[in-house]
Amino acid sequence: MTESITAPDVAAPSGPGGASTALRIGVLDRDSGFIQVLSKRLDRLGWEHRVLASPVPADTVASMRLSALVVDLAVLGPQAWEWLERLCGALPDLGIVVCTGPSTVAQRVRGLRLGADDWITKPCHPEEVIARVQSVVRRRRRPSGRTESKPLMAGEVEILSDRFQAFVGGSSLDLTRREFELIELLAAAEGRVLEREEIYSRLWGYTMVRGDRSVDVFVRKLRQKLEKASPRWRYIHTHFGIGYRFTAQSLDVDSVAVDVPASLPAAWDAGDQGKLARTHEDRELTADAL
Amino acid sequence: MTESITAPDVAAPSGPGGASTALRIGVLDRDSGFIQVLSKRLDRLGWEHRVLASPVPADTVASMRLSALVVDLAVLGPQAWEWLERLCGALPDLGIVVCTGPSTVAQRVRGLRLGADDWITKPCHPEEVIARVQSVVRRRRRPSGRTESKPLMAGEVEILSDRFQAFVGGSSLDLTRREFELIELLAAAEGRVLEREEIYSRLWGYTMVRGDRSVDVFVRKLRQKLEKASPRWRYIHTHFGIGYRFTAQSLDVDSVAVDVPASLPAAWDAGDQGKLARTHEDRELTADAL
DNA sequence: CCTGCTCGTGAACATCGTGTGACGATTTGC
DNA sequence: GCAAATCGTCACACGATGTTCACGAGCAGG
Repeated sequence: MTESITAPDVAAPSGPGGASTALRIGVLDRDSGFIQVLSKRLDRLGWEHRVLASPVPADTVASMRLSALVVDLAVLGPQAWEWLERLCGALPDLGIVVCTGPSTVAQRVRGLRLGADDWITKPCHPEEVIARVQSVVRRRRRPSGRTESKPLMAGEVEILSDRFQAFVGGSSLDLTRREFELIELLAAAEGRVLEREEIYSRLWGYTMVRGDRSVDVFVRKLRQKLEKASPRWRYIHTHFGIGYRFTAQSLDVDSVAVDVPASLPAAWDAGDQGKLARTHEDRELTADAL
Repeated sequence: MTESITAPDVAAPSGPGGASTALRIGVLDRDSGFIQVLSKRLDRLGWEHRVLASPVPADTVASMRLSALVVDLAVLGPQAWEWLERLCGALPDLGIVVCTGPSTVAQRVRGLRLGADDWITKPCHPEEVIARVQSVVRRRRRPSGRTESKPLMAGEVEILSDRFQAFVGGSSLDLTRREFELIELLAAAEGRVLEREEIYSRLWGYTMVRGDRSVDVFVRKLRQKLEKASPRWRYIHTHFGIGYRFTAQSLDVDSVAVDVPASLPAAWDAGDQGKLARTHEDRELTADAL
């Protein structure tokens, strides 16, 4: 089983806009030409993808967390149908696109009945493969059921995208829509500094005109509510001339900052906000944090 | 446009249960041979179907409550793309299978990108058409396939899907169809906030046009009936600028809230609201609905 | 210490979203 | 075909929300 990972970590923030087009695709095939061309297209799109050269158990496929799998039945040999059926049964949420050589109507019907979502006949244009994969995935993601609820945590604050709310000690901060979008955006950045322009364009959808203070105003509102609910912590840090950064920081002298991304020196968050000694040092750090 | 009705309204699009293999299919085509053969197959399967000979507006298609539509783009003439795009936009839940004559890769890609779920090239075998329609519809269906007959409970309310009714203390709330679908949808979300757009698209089947107040109106009707039957509880909470959330919340100060997701401390729904002495009593509702 | 900028803050203002009742259209039941 | 129920739309009222403004404090760079 060959494996090649191609993952730009595009960090499609599940933020306000939400629907990212970033997908993770598996390709089970041995046709090197096809694989190469397709991979190139996938790369260009920024989709993560993995190439497999031999059938793998459903468990393994499951562990890859794919959105869809493109498979050439020829690779599977005589057990192709059985394998397909088992896979479709085990992973009903996985999009399966069969892309294989010439076939009869009966074969195609059988494949589709067993659970395949589409069937493309080689030779085919990679663009069509992509379009069909997109179509399959588009149809797949409907379940309001699982709006992947992964609560975001920072200090005492818990952000539940589910509920469009942030909580401290179990009580809601009672954020408005924009306030929530802002805190979600900031928190998802995990300690990185976000420039005003970026925040604005992500929240409002268009570019900020110079002199617009909307971001600042919402930061203030957020800070107010955060401070009222969680007085011993500071969350939103200003980077002069640049933007804002979200990091939970305890104000208790003896405690240590939390939620500091591993890639950053701990001192960074700990030192900082004395706010008096915040001249150059902060500036530098900010700069290379970007 | 021809119309042939075959059965009463089965399977509400949103109806959780009811997913049998009985489908309702539309065929938009003029190729009499193709239509005849396909119809025969559909009849044999016991699928309802309607044949259209000319493009119809999205509203009309919506009113047919189809599961999927098989369409020959040739019938649509030069406005095919535009029509397709509009239809896919308006009816995201409708499966759309293009079945048309020879085409270029670019055309197929375009059609799929615009929202078509599959693309079959004529001439083709009717069995393959059927299989692909099935595949499309299968995807559309609720994945976790919550098999019914599990009464939903919240506060004093009990929702019985198989009876299409909600009960409080043994007596029915006497909900209309839409009212029931709404309370069922909200309750099934288990405390998550549902946006208006989503509610609308799940209940009505097509995308909400801006300014439509239907959801609000039905929420009000539901609230009225709920309040009359269960005055000491509040169920539907408004999220300003977002949508609604269903959580049973007791208005008795001393009692404890129920239906609070395990991840949250019980304090949340119980306590909360005292704190910020809000001006109006019922303002509190909207706001703290959080 | 002075100058030009950026940012925090509070308030005024404009806009948008929602609750509500009523009305006509449509469907359902008899 | 008639009556009742149900559904979708509308207009109005009112408060929540978003935006803008003005002023003062904080920061950077001489």
